[in-house]
Amino acid sequence: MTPTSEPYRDSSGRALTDYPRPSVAVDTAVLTVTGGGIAVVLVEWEGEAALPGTFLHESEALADAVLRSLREKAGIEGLAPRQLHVFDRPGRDSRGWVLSVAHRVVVPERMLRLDGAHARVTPLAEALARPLAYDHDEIIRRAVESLRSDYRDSPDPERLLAEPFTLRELQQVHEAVAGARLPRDAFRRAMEPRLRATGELTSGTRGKPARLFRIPKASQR
Amino acid sequence: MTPTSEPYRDSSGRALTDYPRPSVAVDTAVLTVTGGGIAVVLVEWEGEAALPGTFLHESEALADAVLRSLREKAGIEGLAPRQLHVFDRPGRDSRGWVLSVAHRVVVPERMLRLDGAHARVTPLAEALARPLAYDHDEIIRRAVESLRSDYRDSPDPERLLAEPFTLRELQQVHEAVAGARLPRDAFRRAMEPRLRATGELTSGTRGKPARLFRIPKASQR
DNA sequence: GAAATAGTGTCTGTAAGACACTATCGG
DNA sequence: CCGATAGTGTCTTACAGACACTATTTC
Repeated sequence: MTPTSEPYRDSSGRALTDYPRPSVAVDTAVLTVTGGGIAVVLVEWEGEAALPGTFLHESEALADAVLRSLREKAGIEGLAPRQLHVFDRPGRDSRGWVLSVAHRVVVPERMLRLDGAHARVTPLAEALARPLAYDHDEIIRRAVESLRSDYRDSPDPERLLAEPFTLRELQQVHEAVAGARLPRDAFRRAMEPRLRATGELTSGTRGKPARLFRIPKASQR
Repeated sequence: MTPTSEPYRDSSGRALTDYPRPSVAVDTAVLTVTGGGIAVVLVEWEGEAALPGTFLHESEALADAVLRSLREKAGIEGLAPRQLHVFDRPGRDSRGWVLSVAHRVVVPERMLRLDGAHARVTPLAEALARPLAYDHDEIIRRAVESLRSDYRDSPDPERLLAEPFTLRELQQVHEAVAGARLPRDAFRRAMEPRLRATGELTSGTRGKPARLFRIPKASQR
């Protein structure tokens, strides 16, 4: 417990660690699109459904704690967590003074490798219908709202779709995220200028072959 | 140091306080409109310009810490802090492991009672041009972006203007927030349906007397 | 040929900006 | 009357939704 360098002292001669500090947790809504709708990863925690989370380790960045908890609980790698909100209501955690920093992560279904039986991909409506630990339903609602906002005016910003894809496939992903049907022609007109055609066509499908597209870097955001 | 009730123990028999925890600070961008533009309150802190902030006290809510710091440093009361972001980069604070939760507060200029000489209302451009402590320029940018977004489609949501007001006065506030001129007729058409006319007119002013308006509760958001 | 899907053209209603005009005050 | 500000009407343009039509494949 010997400090490596002389620690900071305030005007009362006390270090920061002499004052009370909260425990800081991260809780993450892992969202994906499956079966025509949004789904969220739930884990079992003390008999209740909950979002995967963990306590922040020493000098660890919040995003790193999120990635660590997902690696341990769901075998997920290489994502970009987005901060949503800090939940700080005193008494929200019976274990003590705990702040929770809510995060959102979006992952294509094909990248999900849920190892344990205690992590399940749950459709959005079902997840919100059941009792969840802490403020986790509120976290899910914020995560979904943020995802829908991102998909409102940009083609597949979270890369849920494998490239190359047809406009129909893109529209189906956007409809799953929005939770609503979108007008086909307006969708095409809005999205096509922001895509790059590969020049190739689908084949073996029913109906007229469709052009294949990729998302150019310039359209990323 | 006697616990009032039996404390929580995890599976290793350790309490939450046996693990390392960060210090948590709040830093607040106090925004107002003055002289036709946005301004922000800066304080002097260790010879540098900075946003007012403080460390979170035990079992205190973040919003309460914000209000406490503003009461102490700027004599401001009765506001609604909005959370913006958690800054967590390890090493950002030389004093140790410190997370900072950035907040935004909006206050009418007439409500600002800056007591000490160490708190100053600084125009936005000037504030961003000078070197600021920590991530405080980033906090100001996020605060301004969030304020502009709020004013985009709602009449004076932060009540910067004293009621009743004329449409011209409302437009001037919105132009100050946006940092740009707005078309007069389009502005009136967009805002008037969301206001309630008092039936009274201005008098003693140059030109045709203007109708006075209030913001109905239904239009609050 | 029928069904299905891709792709395009056209019409219409809405909303915003541009512009101009009328209305009513102080000086 | 003149200048200034308030308030309104109209025209144009852009865009989104609705709708319909053509094109090209599989079965």
